[in-house]
Amino acid sequence: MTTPSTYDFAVIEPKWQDYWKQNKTFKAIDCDTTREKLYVLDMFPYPSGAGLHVGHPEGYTATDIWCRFKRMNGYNVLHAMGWDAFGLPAEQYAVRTGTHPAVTTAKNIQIFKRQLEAFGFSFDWDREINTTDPNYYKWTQWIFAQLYKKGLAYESNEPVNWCPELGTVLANEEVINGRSEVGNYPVIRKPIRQWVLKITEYAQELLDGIDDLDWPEGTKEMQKNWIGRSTGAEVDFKVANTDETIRVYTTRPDTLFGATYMVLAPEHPLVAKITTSDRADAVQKYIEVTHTKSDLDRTETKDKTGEFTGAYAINPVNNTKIPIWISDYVLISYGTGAIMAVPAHDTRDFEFAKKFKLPIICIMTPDPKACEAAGVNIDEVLAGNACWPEDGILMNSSNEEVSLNGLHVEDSKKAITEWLEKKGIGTPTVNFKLRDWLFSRQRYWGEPFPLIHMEDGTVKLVDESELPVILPELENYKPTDDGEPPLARATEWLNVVDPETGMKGIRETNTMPQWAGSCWYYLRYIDPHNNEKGWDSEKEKYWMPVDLYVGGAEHAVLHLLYSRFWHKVLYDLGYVTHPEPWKRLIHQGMILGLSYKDQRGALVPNDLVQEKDGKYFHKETGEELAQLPAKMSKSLKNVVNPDDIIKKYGADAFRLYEMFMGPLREVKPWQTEGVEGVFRFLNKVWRMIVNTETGELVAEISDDPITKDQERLLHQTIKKLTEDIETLDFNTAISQLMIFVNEFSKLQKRNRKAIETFVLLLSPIAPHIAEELWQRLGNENTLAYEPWPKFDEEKLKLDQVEVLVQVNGKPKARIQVPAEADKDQLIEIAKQNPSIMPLIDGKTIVKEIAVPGRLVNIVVK
RNA sequence: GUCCGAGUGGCGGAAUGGCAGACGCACUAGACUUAAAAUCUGGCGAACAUAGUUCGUACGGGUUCGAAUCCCGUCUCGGAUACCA
Repeated sequence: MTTPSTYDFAVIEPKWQDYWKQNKTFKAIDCDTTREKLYVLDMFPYPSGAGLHVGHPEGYTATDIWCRFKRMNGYNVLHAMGWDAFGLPAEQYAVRTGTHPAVTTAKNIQIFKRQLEAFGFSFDWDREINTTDPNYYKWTQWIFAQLYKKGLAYESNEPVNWCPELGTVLANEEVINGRSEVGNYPVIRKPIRQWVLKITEYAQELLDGIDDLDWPEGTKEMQKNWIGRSTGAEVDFKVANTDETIRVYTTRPDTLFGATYMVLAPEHPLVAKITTSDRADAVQKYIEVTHTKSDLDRTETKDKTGEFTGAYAINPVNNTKIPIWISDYVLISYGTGAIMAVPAHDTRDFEFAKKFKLPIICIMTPDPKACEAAGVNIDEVLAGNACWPEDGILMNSSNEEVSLNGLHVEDSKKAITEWLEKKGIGTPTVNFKLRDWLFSRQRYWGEPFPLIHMEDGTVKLVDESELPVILPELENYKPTDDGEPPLARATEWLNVVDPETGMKGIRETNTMPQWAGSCWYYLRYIDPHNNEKGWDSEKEKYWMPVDLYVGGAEHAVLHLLYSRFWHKVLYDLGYVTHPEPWKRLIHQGMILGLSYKDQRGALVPNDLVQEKDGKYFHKETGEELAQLPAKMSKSLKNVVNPDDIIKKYGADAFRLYEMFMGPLREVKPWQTEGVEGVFRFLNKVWRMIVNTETGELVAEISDDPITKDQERLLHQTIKKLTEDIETLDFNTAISQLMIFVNEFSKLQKRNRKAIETFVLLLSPIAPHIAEELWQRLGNENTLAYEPWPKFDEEKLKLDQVEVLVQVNGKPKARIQVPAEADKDQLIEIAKQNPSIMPLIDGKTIVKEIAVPGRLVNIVVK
């Protein structure tokens, strides 16, 4: 191999990637008790055919820098990569072309791996995992078996979006206005047998666990809202002239006296029973219309619809007869599927009552101030012409046994709930928005369930010794004509005979959703080649929990919640030692592309834009366009391919740029010119150390002692890098490296020790160039485990510091003072300053403020 | 609609109660060069009466000696969510 004299990343980068691979430099050592462990996790990618985009390496670079930094600080770091490789695109490709999804997947993984390796990430590649590998999904099936045995999996007929023309089930986002997005065919709601996981059984635990997590507050809030715990009461209402009782759920039992009607979900089981004959036709028609709508349609149209059933309920607090309606704004899946409507104090009920001219009775005097702040007229509320859903003082709310009058909402809730309980017609109740998890898909490319439907109607779990249940080969990946999943075509695989009893059975033909494999992958990295267990418990104890998890905010709820659920189950079963899998979580911000819009605000694809004198014009219409950041997309032609950038500037420049462009957590627009800037910086670093004519070290490298100013800059740089890398503030860390290079490049004598220290500081961020320079500086081993430089506070101190002097808050002078000068001394020096004296002379000094090392402010009158 | 986040030069951003604009990009002047590139040095928020002064961190108010930063209200953009009684 030639040793280049100029900064030739195309030679240097493969050289060191090869070195790390050959020497297994980044091998994580299991159960090494001599060092502190650190488990750093990235969200593993779905290996799509499009290859890596610039968003992937953002989070991966951040964790890589952190890992390299922590290794130099003595940690035993576990950092690995794998493939979340089950999923729809490979299957759809298979349906179109007949190519087996495993073939497509293997090809895509190869591309992804080559791309990731080109970044020089310090993964322990010996721990690579793949969710579609039978040795991996064996344990996904095993975990399902544990859930099943614990009674957390059940079969249910769940309504799904069924498209008869396409013969398939569609996801909610694939259905638009009741028709399929592809082909515009009608879609109906059809109950299909599904496997469902009882995540609701863990709702409270999942909620309780959130508070102690070091996660972004917004994400924690989103999980809390998703779980959606509410407290209230269930109340029984008798149906007039029948023996039927309808139970409603309300969070506002205090408003019982204001209930003027009742609403049932159209699917409520009592609807048919209580509907009067004269209303039957209308009610039946309404139910049919509701059924053709998807959940999305039902919630999108805010305009309230409904029908009167003809029946009446008796309000138990005052024996008033109130009409019973049905409407799709009441959901069968939440609470009891029935509500009492209090239009005066609930906005949805108010809208409904207005539309159908139902009575509105105000039973609460709002706080006038709160009312005004909300822009609501208090008299309108009292007259029943406006809705007030907030706090207030109750009125018109009493019967012979209980009175809420004069009480606030909270106290009223307590009082009325106690009364309801005593009468045996109500109970305090907790409800969750969280629904059980629909866990099966009618697809081919997913984990088969380890389940057999036996002849006698029972379901048998496949014995652990027979796992994995391997996905069978198929010719045709489409669902069958009668709507069975593709696996129903695998006739040989399908039929089994129980070896013990001789009973026949049919395997489950649904497969697991893509979430399954990603629910526990962080446990497999710990022990990826174990054939006896999913993971060894000693290793689990050593490595878990994950210390830092970095990934996109789009997974804030689903993946992160599902995975926490599985982990809690495994914890309860004693397979893991911590109740939560990830201690600290960070979301990297999205990287946007540059795009252009015309005067009407329509986006114009980048290939139709031309630049002229710093302005942008439409190639065809000539209209001037405005530049703006927009999501990268094929249609806008603004996708940046990392391969192109690495080819032109190298991986170190790419890494440096993505970390320098702004704070990790923020959304940032990609600007290729910015890469040029950091590339220039790397060249400058190279020239600071290597003579580009000879390839030898530059003559300026010196063993002479360092000056005090240089030493201060060095220690400032160590301090800044140490602190900023710890907190993942890479953009400011890099700017400090630039300041160092700008100064040291000017020096005729560049102290060898200082230069070596700089190379170590640069190494986590730009590891290839750093290794190369480290070697050229005469070191034999990789710098990956060199001790991280330490800074000395004493060496950061200045003898003299500049302090700003303000008069009445306006900057007036800058003075040099001894660094240790205290407040009184500062004020004294400031007052004697020639440009300050005339400003305060003859005036009354009202106040004197001094902040040592920063400023003095003299307030005069 | 609700919840969360963000608004600072031509651009990415820095400063989270103490000199607004570090560092970088773009632009610009100069040096080197036959020339260009690269490199080096300088300039680069706005206005004006230009060795200076005033204004300036989305907008309006407030707290403070002092606010980009804290508080109240408004607007705009981005993300999430969707009638959960």
